[in-house]
Amino acid sequence: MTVGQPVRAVARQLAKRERIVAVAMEQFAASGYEGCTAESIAAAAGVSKGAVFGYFGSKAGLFLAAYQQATSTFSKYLDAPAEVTERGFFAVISHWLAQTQHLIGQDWVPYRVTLLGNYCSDLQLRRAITQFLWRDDPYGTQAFVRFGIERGELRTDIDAAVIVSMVDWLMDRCQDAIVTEELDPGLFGGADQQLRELRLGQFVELLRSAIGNWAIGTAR
Amino acid sequence: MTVGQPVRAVARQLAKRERIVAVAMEQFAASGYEGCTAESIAAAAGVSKGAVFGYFGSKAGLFLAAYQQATSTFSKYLDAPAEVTERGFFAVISHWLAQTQHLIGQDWVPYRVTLLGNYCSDLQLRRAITQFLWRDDPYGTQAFVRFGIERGELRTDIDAAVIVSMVDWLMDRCQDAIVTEELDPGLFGGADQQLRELRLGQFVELLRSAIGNWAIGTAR
DNA sequence: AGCTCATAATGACCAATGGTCAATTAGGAA
DNA sequence: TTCCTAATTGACCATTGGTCATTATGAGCT
Repeated sequence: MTVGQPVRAVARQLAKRERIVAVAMEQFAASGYEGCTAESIAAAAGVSKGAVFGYFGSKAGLFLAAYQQATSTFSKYLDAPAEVTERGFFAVISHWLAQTQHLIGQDWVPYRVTLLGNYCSDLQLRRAITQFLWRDDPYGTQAFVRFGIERGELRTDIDAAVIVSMVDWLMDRCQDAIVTEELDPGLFGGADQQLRELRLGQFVELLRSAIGNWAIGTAR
Repeated sequence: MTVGQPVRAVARQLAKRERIVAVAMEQFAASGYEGCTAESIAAAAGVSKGAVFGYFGSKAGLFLAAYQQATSTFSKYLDAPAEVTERGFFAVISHWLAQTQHLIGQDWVPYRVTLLGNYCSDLQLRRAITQFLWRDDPYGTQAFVRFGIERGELRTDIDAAVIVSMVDWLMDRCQDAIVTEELDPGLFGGADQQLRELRLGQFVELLRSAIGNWAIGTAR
């Protein structure tokens, strides 16, 4: 192997691993979990099939790595710009839903991969993904809900855990519906930009009604 | 084949088809979609593998049939007892969530199968399931929401379609969480019956806050 | 440079499984 | 009993996740 600079072998391995993950994200996004093979991913990444299994142990392990990589490209809730966060909890929600719409246009690969992960039926893989989400909290939902509670924007007569789940569930499904209409055909109005924005606004309104602290100016 | 009565061949075929579907539900529920094979289902149903593909075309087709059969064992929202429906929309919601807890103890097979269907990653299959749910509306969600609107229990400042999706999404996820803690570990408190009922009550409360018509005695 | 050797990488091979189809069987009609 | 259509079978095929003996690589040493 010809190396100009004395690059460390470890670094090269890391790079190779990353290349495989990147290719895997592409192919999973394009063809679905069952739709693409370990061999084609290996070939596209310029390595052998054995290497893929050497790095990731199994196809599910490879997908999990791709899923984690995909989530890491998204921001945490509280990474929104300061002028948004200072406007409060629901402003942050609106911000990220709008961002989702924009970012999907730029690169839908990570969205598609997380979508696949959220809807996978392999119980082993499903458990691994759930544990990862619960443990790593890649979107920072728990801190975000604490933020909302501290600002007095969220109700406190309901367990924070339930609110976290509520936010997770609904943001999940809402983003899914934006990403693909296969899951909830027509809800967000397809190509109709007007209707789409109206529905997104209604969604935030629903969420506010559900978990907002009604005593604080969430006029109805 | 020894037949005492002159049973019609068509009836026998129907019975065989049903037997295959029943066995498929069992095995899918027990082992997941990938976890069981067309051949083992055929063997358990006492037919050849060829017959299974003859009847259902593909493994996905077989699963779809099992999924539809599973949904048909559940009641529609408005099939709740009269004394429940007359107490209104949210009483019906509470009723079915409580029922879910009871019914799962009796026979968790159909719950597990619908769970698998709701979380399948095969895009082809996913589309078929979504179309089926949208077209057949096996739980009667659309009629149920109309019912709630007619009774004045639901807000009318938001599109009915959004409310239908909201109910579908949340009931889905809530039932999933009841059926398996793998998906949302601990949310419903595992073995702790107290906590479980508390959380279910909070869930209904959240849903009421979100889509209820606040003008009508949904005290907060 | 050349040698050594631990480690990474390879790809032929295996087993499992979804799907096919020519051959066989079943059973109703005449 | 015979014939014929349609259901049924199971051997067979192609694909693919996964394994592992073999080979290639390159860092360190002389």
